[in-house]
Parts: sequence; C-alpha cells; structure tokens
Amino acid sequence: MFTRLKKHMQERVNITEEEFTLAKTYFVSKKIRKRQYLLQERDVCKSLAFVSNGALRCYSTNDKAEEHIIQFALEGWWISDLQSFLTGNPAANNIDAIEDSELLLIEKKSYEILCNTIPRCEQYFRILLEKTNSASLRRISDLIGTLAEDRYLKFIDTYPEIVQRIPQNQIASYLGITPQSLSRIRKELSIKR
Amino acid sequence: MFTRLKKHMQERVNITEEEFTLAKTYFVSKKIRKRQYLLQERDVCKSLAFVSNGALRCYSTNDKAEEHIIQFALEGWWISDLQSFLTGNPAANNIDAIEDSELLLIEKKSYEILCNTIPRCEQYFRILLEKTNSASLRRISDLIGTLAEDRYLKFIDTYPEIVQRIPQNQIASYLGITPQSLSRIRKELSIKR
DNA sequence: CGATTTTTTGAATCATATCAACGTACGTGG
DNA sequence: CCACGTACGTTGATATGATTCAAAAAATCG
Repeated sequence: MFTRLKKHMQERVNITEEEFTLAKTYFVSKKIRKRQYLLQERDVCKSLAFVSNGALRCYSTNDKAEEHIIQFALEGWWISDLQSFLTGNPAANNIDAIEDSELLLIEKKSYEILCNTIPRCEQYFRILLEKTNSASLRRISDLIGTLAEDRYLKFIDTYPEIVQRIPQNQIASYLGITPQSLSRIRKELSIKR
Repeated sequence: MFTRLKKHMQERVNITEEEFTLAKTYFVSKKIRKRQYLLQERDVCKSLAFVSNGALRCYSTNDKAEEHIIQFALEGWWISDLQSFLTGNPAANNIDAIEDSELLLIEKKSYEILCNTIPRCEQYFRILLEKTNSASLRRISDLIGTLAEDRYLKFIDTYPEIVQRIPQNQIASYLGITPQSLSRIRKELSIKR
C-alpha cells in the first residue's frame, strides 16, 4: 500500500526506515471509483492525495458549465486543491477519478505535524513543490507563448503515459482548447507526416 | 538591507533573531539597473533572488523574438528560473530589471545549506512554494478557462501595484495577449462604464 | 527639446470556438 | 449475448476573439 509513496520519497530525500514508518501513520488510504469525486467545488479541500494507483483530474467549471482541466495525476503524483487546502476556503475546483484509484490521504493537521516533526518530510515536500512549481511555470509559458498545435506536440512528448490512458477530449481541456480543435490538429499532423 | 526579507520570513515562520542573523550570511546583495539582465537564456540560473526594492520580470522569447512575461517580481517577491536553478541546465528564460532594483541573492549551495541547517528556513521556503504553486495553478486555470478581458479584470484586481508601475504592453505580455488587444480591451471597458 | 518608448486606431487575416450532425466504441442491464 | 444508452471522436459551416501589419498619437526620458 505504501510502496509507491516510499519509493517516491526515497528517490527525493534520504529518509530512514524509522522515519518512513512513523510518517506512514499520518496517512489514510482510500479507494475511489471511476467518476467518483474526491473533492467538489465549494467544499473545503481537507487532504493532500498521493496517487498509489489509478488516475485523477482536477478541473474548474465556468459559468457555462465548461470544464477546464488544471491537472492530471497518475500513480506517483500528488493532487489537491492547494488554494483551498492551505487557506481553508471553499475550493474553486473539482477533483474526480478518471479510473478506479487507490490514494493515500494526509489531512492538513497531519501534514503540518509531519513537516514539523520529521525534517526529511518537510524537505521532501519542499523539493516536490520546487519541481511542481517549475513545471507549472513552464506550462504557463507554453499557454501564453505557443500555438495549440505546439502545446499538443509538447504534451504528447512530455506525458506519453497520459496520452495512452486519458480520452482526447480531456487532453484538449488540459491544453485549453476544444475537443473539436484537438481533433482537427491531430488530423493536420497526420497529414503532415 | 535585510529588513524586507526579515519581515517576509517573520510573517511566514517563527524565525529567531539568531537564526536570521545566521541566515543573512548566506545572501549577497546586488544592485541592478533598469533594463539590466539578471539572467539571460542559455546561461545557468545560479541564484534565487529576493527583491528588496524595485521590479523585475522573467520572460521567454520564441523563434519570432516575441517576449512572453512569465512572472513579475516587485519588492517582497522572489524571482528566478527555477527549472535552471534546480537542474543546472541552461535557462530557457530571461530575467531583467523593469526598474532600478536591489536584490538579495542566494546561490544554490547556500540555499541547500540554509535549508538543511536551519529548519525554519526550509519551512519558510516550503510555505513560500506552497503559495506560489497555488497561485500558478490559478493562473493556469485562468489562461485555459477565461477570455482575455476577464483575465485583465482579474489582474488589475489582484495586482493593482503592478498596474500602476508596469507599462501596459508588459501586462499584455503577462496576460498572453498583444499590446494592441489589451488597448482595445481597455477601450471597450471604458465605454462599458 | 529631440529621441525613444508606449499606446492607440484601422483594416485584413488567422486561430480557435461554436453549433450541429453523424459515426463509432463501449459497457450495462435485460 | 444482444440492444440500447451514453461517451467519445470526427467533420463541416460559420462566427468570434485575438493577431498582424501599418501608422499615427501620446507619453516618457535623457
């Protein structure tokens, strides 16, 4: 149950067996079915979720009920509505499962205790957040600086696992375009080569 | 010289005088003139920069030499090319000063020592990164989900200080639109009310 | 002041969205 | 195991938001 998280932490920090054994106690595991919500907008995001298995998405909806996918999370990824988790304010986003999934949840209080009592864990999250942040900034750079076709090409190059498992309409949503546009872009690309 | 950084840290973590006095030793101060580069793409980003005074921007350039502003940093903000800083790879982005500025730089080695020896400092950066990340995700959500006009309205609401100090063509760049489009959007808005 | 940068405006064009329809795949209950 | 409903993908016609190119007006700077 914890093997994937353990590996994930060990790849990033020098955590000892004892530290990890203690850390484990702050998590609770949860199974979640395809299409089931982990978080609905207006609820407060009470936990960070580590994906042991499966696939989830975080998305917002606008006034026209259009969904925009903010992030995917396959096994080995973390997912949450950080904004809500940190502030305790109602979430602006939804999180649900794209596939049946197995999660490890850590609540805010536990997260804080974990960070404050096990320095290696705080280091782990610090390093994790550094990487996430640099990835987010690259995505912003792409969104403001490149055309949809290039964003798609970069996406399939960066996340081939996602392309194989997630429907195209959701990838379109992540890229900030409509499913129709993505379909046309793919058609163009298949003609080009 | 360190008053702003000290305040910034104290607002986020319970750092003691002694800890901060030690932390200070890992920073070097730097003055930088308007239009001067702090980082040029293809160089390696060797430091994180805390802005004590002034204003900087981080931007990428595409093949057509168009600039896209990824982030601004006024006093009290951090700026860097995290991707390059963390990996040691050449930076994809440029950082330069929009106004004459005063910075506190911390090099990678110092940053690591600081985080590893003063837990409060690692906590500070962890908390900082949490907030930065949640802000980045909101920006991504806006970029994929809302029209330019709404992004602009949200921007002037969120960052009124920036609007007052930074030319509109740069705000347009940050929003992912051309200066001409922003001009027209502003015209529309002024007619509406 | 003159020089440069920034903002505005107009006309044509482009990238992507929208609306609508149809085809295909999938999986669930009878 | 088939039939049906639902989700997903494609395509066409048209509309729209935003860009591009060009030029002039306005603001800022040394």
